[in-house]
Amino acid sequence: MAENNSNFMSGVPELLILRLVREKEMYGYELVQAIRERSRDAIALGEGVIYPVLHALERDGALSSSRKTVNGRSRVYYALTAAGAQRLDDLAGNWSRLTDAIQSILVGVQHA
Amino acid sequence: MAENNSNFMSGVPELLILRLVREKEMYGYELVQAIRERSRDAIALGEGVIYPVLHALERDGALSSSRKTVNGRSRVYYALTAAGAQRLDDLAGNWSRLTDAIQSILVGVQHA
DNA sequence: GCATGATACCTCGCGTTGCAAGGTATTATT
DNA sequence: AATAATACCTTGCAACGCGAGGTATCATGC
Repeated sequence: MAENNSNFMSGVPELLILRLVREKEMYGYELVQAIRERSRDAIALGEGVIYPVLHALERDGALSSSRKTVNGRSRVYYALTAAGAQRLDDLAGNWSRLTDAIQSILVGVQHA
Repeated sequence: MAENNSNFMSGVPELLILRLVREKEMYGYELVQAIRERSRDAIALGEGVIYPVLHALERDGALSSSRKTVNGRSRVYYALTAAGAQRLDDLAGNWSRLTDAIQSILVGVQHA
């Protein structure tokens, strides 16, 4: 009964967060802006998306958090764990397979 | 209050259906299998997804339907309308922009 | 000194959506 | 006669994304 549900298109915010955090520790507010900037405004995930995902990823052991004060600003930095790296690989693989499949339908490739 | 909501990742079943129907008239049961086959089992949308989407697309004027009997089988064939072709172009464009944006984050492209 | 805006965190509640599950009917196969 | 395949359909749930709102701190402008 505790199976992995979720629909076939979900999990992209999770994927993006894990990928960004892989490069360096980041905090929520920073991730919101990083996603917006790196996607040139094509993707604009708000805090209502980011924070809950961060909490879930930490709960699942994919991220670890540490509160730090920088420039008089208190921030919660998240770092990728080994389990998180594994999860990132899985999600990236799924995403790649999914987009390939969709692409092959969109371009009308010859279907054996 | 009757605005267009929906989240940034949705609408892929719609896109796939419109794209397939563009090539030739198709019926629901056929679409279920076509998506499964053309995606080599990467995407398996069931009838619980396909039929409601077909009804919505027809209601919105993107598809037109006609009941036909072929080989003693009664089927509801759907054809793309001009409005549907427009909608397909829009969705395909959005999808392309979205996947490009995600890809640029995943590969860690240099961000100005 | 006070207001405004940026930074930084958080949660509640809603609407869509995808989907499994169930249901009907007809035709083909065994 | 029974089973499987074809073909249509709807109901109800869960999860996800997200807007909206709330708190607090710090910097800036007037």
